[in-house]
Amino acid sequence: MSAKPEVTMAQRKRQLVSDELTEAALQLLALKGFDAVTIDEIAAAAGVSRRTFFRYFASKEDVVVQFLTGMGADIQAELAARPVEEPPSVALRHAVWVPIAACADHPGRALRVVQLILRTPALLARFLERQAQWRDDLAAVLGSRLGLDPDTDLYPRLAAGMALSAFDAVLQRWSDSDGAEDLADLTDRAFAVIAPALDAVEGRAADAREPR
Amino acid sequence: MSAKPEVTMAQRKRQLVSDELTEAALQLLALKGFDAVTIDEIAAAAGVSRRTFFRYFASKEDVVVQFLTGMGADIQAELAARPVEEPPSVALRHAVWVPIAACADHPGRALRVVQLILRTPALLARFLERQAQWRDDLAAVLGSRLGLDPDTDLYPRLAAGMALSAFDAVLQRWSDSDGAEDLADLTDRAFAVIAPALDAVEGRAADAREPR
DNA sequence: TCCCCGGTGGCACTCAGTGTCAATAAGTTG
DNA sequence: CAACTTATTGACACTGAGTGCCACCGGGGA
Repeated sequence: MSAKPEVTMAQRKRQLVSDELTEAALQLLALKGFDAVTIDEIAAAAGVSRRTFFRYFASKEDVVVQFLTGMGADIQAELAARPVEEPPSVALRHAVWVPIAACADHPGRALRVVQLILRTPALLARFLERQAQWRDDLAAVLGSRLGLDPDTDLYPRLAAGMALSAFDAVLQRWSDSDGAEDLADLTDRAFAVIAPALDAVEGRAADAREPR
Repeated sequence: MSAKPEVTMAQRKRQLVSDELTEAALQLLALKGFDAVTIDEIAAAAGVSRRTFFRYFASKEDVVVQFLTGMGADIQAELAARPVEEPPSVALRHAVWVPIAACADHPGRALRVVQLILRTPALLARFLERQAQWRDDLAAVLGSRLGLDPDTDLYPRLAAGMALSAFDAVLQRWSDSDGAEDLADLTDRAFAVIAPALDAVEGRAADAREPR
């Protein structure tokens, strides 16, 4: 009514079309499999033209990638928000828990999407590429938390990599068990395994830093 | 002359065409960038038809993927060949060292390929997808070495993931430094970071295994 | 009212990837 | 030597991905 939010009215139709497309795509992909769905089908199901699909997504894979992109920012934000006195293993566990908690909140829908991604080579590849970006971002945050330069010390990148390995292992087990295993329990157990390396501060300075 | 090797004469023409194609592709890709090279160009440079290219490789990406595929088997074989009494951190370091040593042997060529892969999103994605397969294979070998079931214990998969994170970090640093950093030194430092988790046998049984 | 502008659909084009078929070369058997 | 078999290849056709271009529509402001 009053004061225009300045990002108003017309923009939300755009968001609506995007949601429509994402919904239609995820529905069809999970149902028929990645290769069996054409972009014409997705566009038709969302009620737009094929050309319009490409104004929102760069490719069929991109629908899923965009669905995941927000996660990286969330993990990074959570890590940055954790108190600096928290040991890396605890801070990283909380950070990685953010997207996992999102899965735990919508088990049905999330499980279908996770299984689609993990079982479709093209999507798995894109998912892992995304994670490589997350790893770099997390390494930067970790570096500033600990006062280490990610371009000099190997620790930040490796710690981020270990945390994401744990993330992958959890999702893998959850997917393979069709959602039967408990996400919180899996996460705790996975981080228990990697924690000795994440928190081995005494060894870090001597072993991982450039000698001299 | 005598005894036909049974994998004879005609087969090596096939190998020759494959090599020709791989060579032409890597040359063009490194020179012009991934997207700027069409398959017609590659085929023409190798002196065959476009259709023939697809009889050897499933896609442009597949040229690089096949170039990498052997590595996974090599890592796995080396891990299986390490003495069982060797701690996981040492055995995994030797296993991961195999492909890194190959890079160290041909620094010029290897660096060009590594940089091409790490800097081309589509190739990075495929590379990481390959690694996911390596991770599963290494987890299986690790499991049998330690008498752990990879479908019950999280440790084998996580240990393999950590080792491959180290592998990635080493390649990344090597690539970013244009080959200036020493591969052996990087590898040792990376494994020094993750070793505390790989060798924390005492904590493993209590923390990572299914409770009870 | 007229104009400007973001979003859209339609069209045409390049390139990736696949199936099919006919021609060729090489190796085999009589 | 001739007929036959098998593998490899080039040529053609076709579907689908992805992109550039342009004309069209609807709303908001001068």
